[in-house]
Amino acid sequence: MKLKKTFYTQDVLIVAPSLIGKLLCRKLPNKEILKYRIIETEAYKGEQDTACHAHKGKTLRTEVMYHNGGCAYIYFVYGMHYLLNVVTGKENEPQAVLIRSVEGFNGPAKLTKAMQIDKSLNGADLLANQLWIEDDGFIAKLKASKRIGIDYACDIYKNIEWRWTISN
DNA sequence: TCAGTGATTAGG
DNA sequence: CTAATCACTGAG
Repeated sequence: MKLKKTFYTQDVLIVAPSLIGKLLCRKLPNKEILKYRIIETEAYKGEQDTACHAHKGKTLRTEVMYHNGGCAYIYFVYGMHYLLNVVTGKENEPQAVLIRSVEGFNGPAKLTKAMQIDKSLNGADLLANQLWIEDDGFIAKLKASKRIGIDYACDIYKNIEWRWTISN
């Protein structure tokens, strides 16, 4: 069953681990539907989190993170890769879950490429029919660890264990 | 280890 | 306008 609005408006530290084992679903422009199980996520929480894009305040790029939970935050990095995030929490609480990998594709940029996710889906409603997440009852065993690729953050946020992987 | 690649951002 | 930076990947 498709995840509802009330799921996404919870705090990112609840949503990020809960997304492990869920199905990321995408309807392609040619109507084909793809579903992949999420196996790795990371939480980015608020302006105080120095690893979070929103830590310098609201800009054109981070504006979507300030929305009410339940939409997609997609951005372009390193001149070639799109990354997919799920916006969580309430309005004006900049939070998002980075979907780092799904079953079959290890790496956040590989899954966006495989699922044809790009900037046109930035801000997309996850309750609509282009991009959404389903719960099929799968129970995942979780493992927490440090987030990847955020050396620029301060020690506290660099070392905090806000990355979750599956350990079934 | 390191280059590729271009949007985004702060600063003049 | 300029220049630095970057939540990555793949090749060596």
